[in-house]
Amino acid sequence: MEARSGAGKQDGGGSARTFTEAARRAQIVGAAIEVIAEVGYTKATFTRIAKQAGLSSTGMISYHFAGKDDLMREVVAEVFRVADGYMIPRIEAQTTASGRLRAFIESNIELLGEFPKHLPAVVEVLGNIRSDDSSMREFCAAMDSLVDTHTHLIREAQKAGEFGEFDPRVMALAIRGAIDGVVTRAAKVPDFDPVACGRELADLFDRATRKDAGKDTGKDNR
Amino acid sequence: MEARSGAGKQDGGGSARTFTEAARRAQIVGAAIEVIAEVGYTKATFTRIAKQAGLSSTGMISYHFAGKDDLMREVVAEVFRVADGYMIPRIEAQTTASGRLRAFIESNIELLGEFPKHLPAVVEVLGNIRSDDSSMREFCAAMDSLVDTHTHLIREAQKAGEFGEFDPRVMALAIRGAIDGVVTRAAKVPDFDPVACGRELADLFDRATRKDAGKDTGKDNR
Amino acid sequence: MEARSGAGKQDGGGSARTFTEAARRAQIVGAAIEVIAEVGYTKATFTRIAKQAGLSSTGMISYHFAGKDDLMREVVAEVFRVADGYMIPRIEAQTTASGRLRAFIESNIELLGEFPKHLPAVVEVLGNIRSDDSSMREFCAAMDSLVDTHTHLIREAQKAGEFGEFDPRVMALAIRGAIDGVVTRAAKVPDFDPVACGRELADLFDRATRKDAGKDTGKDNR
Amino acid sequence: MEARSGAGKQDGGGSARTFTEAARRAQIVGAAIEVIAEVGYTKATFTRIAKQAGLSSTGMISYHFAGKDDLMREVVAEVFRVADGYMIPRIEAQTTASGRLRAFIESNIELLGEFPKHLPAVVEVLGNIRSDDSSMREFCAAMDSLVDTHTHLIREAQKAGEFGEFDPRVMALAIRGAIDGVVTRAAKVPDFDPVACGRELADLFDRATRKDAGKDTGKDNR
DNA sequence: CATGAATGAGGCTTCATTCAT
DNA sequence: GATGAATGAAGCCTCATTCAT
Repeated sequence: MEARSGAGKQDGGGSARTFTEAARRAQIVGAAIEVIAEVGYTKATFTRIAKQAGLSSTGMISYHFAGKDDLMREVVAEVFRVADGYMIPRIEAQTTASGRLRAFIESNIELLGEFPKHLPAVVEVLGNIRSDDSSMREFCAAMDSLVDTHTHLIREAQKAGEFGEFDPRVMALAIRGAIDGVVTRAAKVPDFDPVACGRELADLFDRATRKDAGKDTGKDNR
Repeated sequence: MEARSGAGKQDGGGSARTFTEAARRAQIVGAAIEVIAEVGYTKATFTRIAKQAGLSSTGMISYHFAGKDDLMREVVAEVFRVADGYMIPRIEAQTTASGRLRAFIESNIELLGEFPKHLPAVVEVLGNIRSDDSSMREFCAAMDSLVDTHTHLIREAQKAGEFGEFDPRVMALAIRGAIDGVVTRAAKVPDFDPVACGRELADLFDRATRKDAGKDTGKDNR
Repeated sequence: MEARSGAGKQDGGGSARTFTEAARRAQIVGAAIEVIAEVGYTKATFTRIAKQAGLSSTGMISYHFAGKDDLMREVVAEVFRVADGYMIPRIEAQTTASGRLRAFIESNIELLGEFPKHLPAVVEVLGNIRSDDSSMREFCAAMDSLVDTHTHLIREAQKAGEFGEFDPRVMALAIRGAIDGVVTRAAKVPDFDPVACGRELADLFDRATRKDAGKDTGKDNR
Repeated sequence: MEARSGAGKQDGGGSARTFTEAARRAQIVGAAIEVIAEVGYTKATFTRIAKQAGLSSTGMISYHFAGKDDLMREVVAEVFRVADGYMIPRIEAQTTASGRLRAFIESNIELLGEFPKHLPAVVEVLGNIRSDDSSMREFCAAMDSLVDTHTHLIREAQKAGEFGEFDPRVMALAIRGAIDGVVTRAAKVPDFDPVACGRELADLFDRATRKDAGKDTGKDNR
């Protein structure tokens, strides 16, 4: 889960990025995250984002970003950057597969406490992008490879005897989907507790992946 | 999971819905489902939907539906209608809570075999609708109440001793999210097997909800 | 010099063109010709063209044409169509190369009498297009092949002994350029007489291409 | 064909033009010539010109020129300055009207060898300017007067018995147009030979203006 | 009922120009 | 003098919607 740096500002020469420019870009990306999380991808127009950022016109956004795709790329990259910074240390501190899985889920959900708009925004963006959108292909590939990575890690844990027997791909998809579901739906209730919710979700998948979960897996109720 | 009938055609007189009219509406809704599943909510314009339906103009759609929101409502309602018809008998055939949960998950995923576009379309629509979209208010409320219903059923099963101890709300969200994740991502792989995948997912949540899942829930890695 | 039919209206199905639609397109193309001839290619915006055509918005133009390139293609095609209709019969009525050359030049200039805006418009368009504009490549190629055709005809006339010795390519370019020059500059003077001007220009190139034009071609003044 | 000095930098005080300022202006004008010749008038934006000039921002251009018109005026003036320096000595070295005409045409085309971008650029600019562009009024008048001057010289040569009988205005326009045509089209072929081409074109107009060009001017095909 | 042309709002983008630093 | 960020006016285009036929 590395951060992928975006392109931006049709860079035909070797113009380095100024400090001020970087600040403006960050400001716009931040405004975009807010707006996307609040009104959804479809209605997150440059007009709305500009207003949120306190800019006078949409031209400003086009001035700093090569296009809407570019801005969206930066939005995703920024969220990944933040998420990486928060999650990776917590994950790497674990030595067991189940520990890492729990750290992954919990730290991901906990992010909603510090950055309530980041994950909802990225779920919106990634849910509204098609892999045939040319400029977004890289991101879709990155997302897919992330699921692939999880699938691989799960499979390793199974071989090592840490996890039980189940389809690692479905498990990876379920984890991803469950997190997204919580991010999208639960985050907007008033008394949402990220820590408790993360622990619950981690518990859930801990039970679902555990090795000694009994031998009669659902044979009785079909 | 009942079907909610849509509004459609500003009914100012006493005009009942004719057969032709109903057929046209069904045709348009079907085309909309196809298009939404294929190109996504954002790009599912009236033009594209009309083309898919073999209609010569978008005026036809506006004539039969009060607006885009109305059409989308009908899309969701239609998918629910189909899903209800397929899922409810299978769920009600079960007598245990875990049996019903399994039937719910499996029959839901199996729908992808018979109606590959229906669920992806509804996920797209529901992911792109806000509760503050005026006419969508009561619709989103219905969606939320669905999760509430599941939450309630889970809680009952816990009281009855069928399920273990966990937050029923998080579980409901996780189930919903995991299914959506599988629907969205797995539906586009070529060799997708709905039955096998549904069983895997049902197994997963069976383990996650089971009562005797061991008592040492991940205490070692926190 | 055949007319090339344009594309227009993103035609993904088999939708034939309606009579009304064809009329609107013709109206818009006519307005575009007027505007381009009057204010030049650069300032011939959709807004101006719509106003000239009596349309309420620029959206109307985009509705009937796939884009600005498409409209420009139609403009050129329309002018070619008119020019072909007028010029080809007059050219083909001639049996000698010099007769055809004269008929070509005269009929071309005479067009300014009946359609004063057509040729200036097309000169504007073709002068503001680059061959790397993708969608205009075909037209540039057509223009180039037109000069090539002239070059070829001149060469044949030379072989047949009808024309004197000179570089046919330069001659073709000079004819093209001279006509364009007259079209652009002379057409806007009030007392412009197309017939007389055409005859003068034809005389000029008749002298320039004639076989027995003396043997000491400019050797004395270099 | 005299150079007309441009306006530039709203001069409200008594500030003379410094050396640095002049150098900057020349640098920008040179870059503009390159860009215009390469991408055409329409796409020759300040951004592109600034990049070509190695400038970091377009503000630099606006600072040194009163506006785009002003820059374009300077571009034309600069090309005229160069052209005058090259052509005038060669023209004045001739004593006959036909010699001067030949020298004019040949030296003009030969300029393409030394300054391949200058003439194409000026043709682009002059083709995209209207006399009603406010600040361009007197500039276009100067251009017209140039053709008038040629017309006048031709008429004098006719009175002196050096040239045959023909409409001097049409001849002047044809020469101008033919040169522009060669400049525009021939300049982009790889193996273009300016000297040979100029001689050919001069030969052409030598034959067209000569006195004893035979008396039966195309009487057979009218 | 159906058609398809017309509308008008709104979206993204580009551009010349201005201004604080 | 120079820089580069900001501005605001157009420009082209798409879309849902309306309306005469």
